[in-house]
Amino acid sequence: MAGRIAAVSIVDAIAADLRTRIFEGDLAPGRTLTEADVASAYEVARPTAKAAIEKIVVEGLLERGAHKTARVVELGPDAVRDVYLARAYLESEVLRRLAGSRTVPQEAAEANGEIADLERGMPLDIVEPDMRFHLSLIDAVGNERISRMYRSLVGEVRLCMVRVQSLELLDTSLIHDEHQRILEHLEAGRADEAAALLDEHLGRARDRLVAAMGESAPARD
Amino acid sequence: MAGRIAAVSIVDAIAADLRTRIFEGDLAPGRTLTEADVASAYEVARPTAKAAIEKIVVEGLLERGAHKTARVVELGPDAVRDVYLARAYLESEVLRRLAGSRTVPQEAAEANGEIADLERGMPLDIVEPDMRFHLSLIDAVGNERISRMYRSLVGEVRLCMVRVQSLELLDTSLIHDEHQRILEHLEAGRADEAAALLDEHLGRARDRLVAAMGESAPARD
DNA sequence: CAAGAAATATTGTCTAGCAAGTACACATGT
DNA sequence: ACATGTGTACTTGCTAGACAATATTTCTTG
Repeated sequence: MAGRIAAVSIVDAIAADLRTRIFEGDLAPGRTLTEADVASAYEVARPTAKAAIEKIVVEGLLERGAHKTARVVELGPDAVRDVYLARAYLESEVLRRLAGSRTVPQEAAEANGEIADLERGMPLDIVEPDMRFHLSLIDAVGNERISRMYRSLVGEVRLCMVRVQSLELLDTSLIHDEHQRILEHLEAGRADEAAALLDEHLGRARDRLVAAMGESAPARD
Repeated sequence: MAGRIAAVSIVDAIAADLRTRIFEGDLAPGRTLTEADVASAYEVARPTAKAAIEKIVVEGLLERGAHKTARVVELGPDAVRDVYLARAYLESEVLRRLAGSRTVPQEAAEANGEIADLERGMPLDIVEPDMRFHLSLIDAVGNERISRMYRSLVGEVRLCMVRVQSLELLDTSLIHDEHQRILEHLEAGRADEAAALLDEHLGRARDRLVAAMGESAPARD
């Protein structure tokens, strides 16, 4: 396996940790993060902290305007709809293409295997292999630009996944089964069926998440 | 018209100028740009220059590895194919959606009007309105994430457009006509026809550009 | 209580500099 | 002559401290 080791810069390491803390809810939505906070927390100079914050801003997990303090994003129902719709745009086209060449990415199958092995009761553990399943489908097209486009969405996608699982809106086995059926469609070259199943797969997650959010907090942004 | 003026940071201003110079060929593909070069050229501190360079790197117009000097990208035939394919993925889906709601973005029509008004003989003048035509279609969906995905591609798209026009591979009037017919399909709700025409529109540009590149420089990267 | 003014916090940018990594020419040994 | 090491110059990564410009909060005053 290539790329086992990697020398990461301090900025990247801090950005990675901030990302993780946002996903884990350690940094709650709406929480503000000043450059000085980050700098002192990681014991680095302020410009270094600034660079890490700006990286996360580009990913869409933090937001800030000029001269304003960065803030952890709060995804409202409309934002969730946007994220899932954008995913559906790209992923369904990707599936059509993979089905056309009957490509079943090895890594997607492996990731889904890990989902099957999960114990019940730890719903959050599904997020990582679930994300990897979808990412490996995108990357299997072999188009760097398409992968890059999807990467600009991945942060928010993951946030949505975490919320779906935290609220236990979807059963692990259902996710696994649908992934499996998608892979079977790819192998058989059934482009339309694969795309339709993906739409269903994403649509259900979206609808349940939006519904759950609508109850607790009314739509506004 | 909103947003006429904007207070831009020094970093943004430098990034914008670098971008322009890359599009205009003032900074030729393959040319290296050190942080110190940029800093002294614009008379700013090196960290400021660094930030500007990093912005352009994420846009895909410059590339650099850790501890390596930034370099203006050279788009090979494979990269050009990737760019046009990625565009087609997103834009055709967008057109289907706009046709579904019979939406004809005002700004797209205006941009295409400007193309019609162009004199012959200044082929590069078409790039700006052409880009605006396609961008306004994307933005008309009203999905921030989809717009963001497309933005991550825009730099390279523009580079391709500049090359197509520099080599005079496409006639201005043909571009205008096809844009017009796309808008008519949208107005009439003909989703499949709009998407098919777009594929043709992009496919021809891609094929001619790739062919022209294949002659002068053999495909390798 | 509301509006304005001062104080505070935060970001944008700068200067200066050291440490670490890279590249390229040169020298060395076989 | 060729491969391998070595050294030097160049470039980037990061730090420290500082100041100006902009936001935000607090306080004062009508």
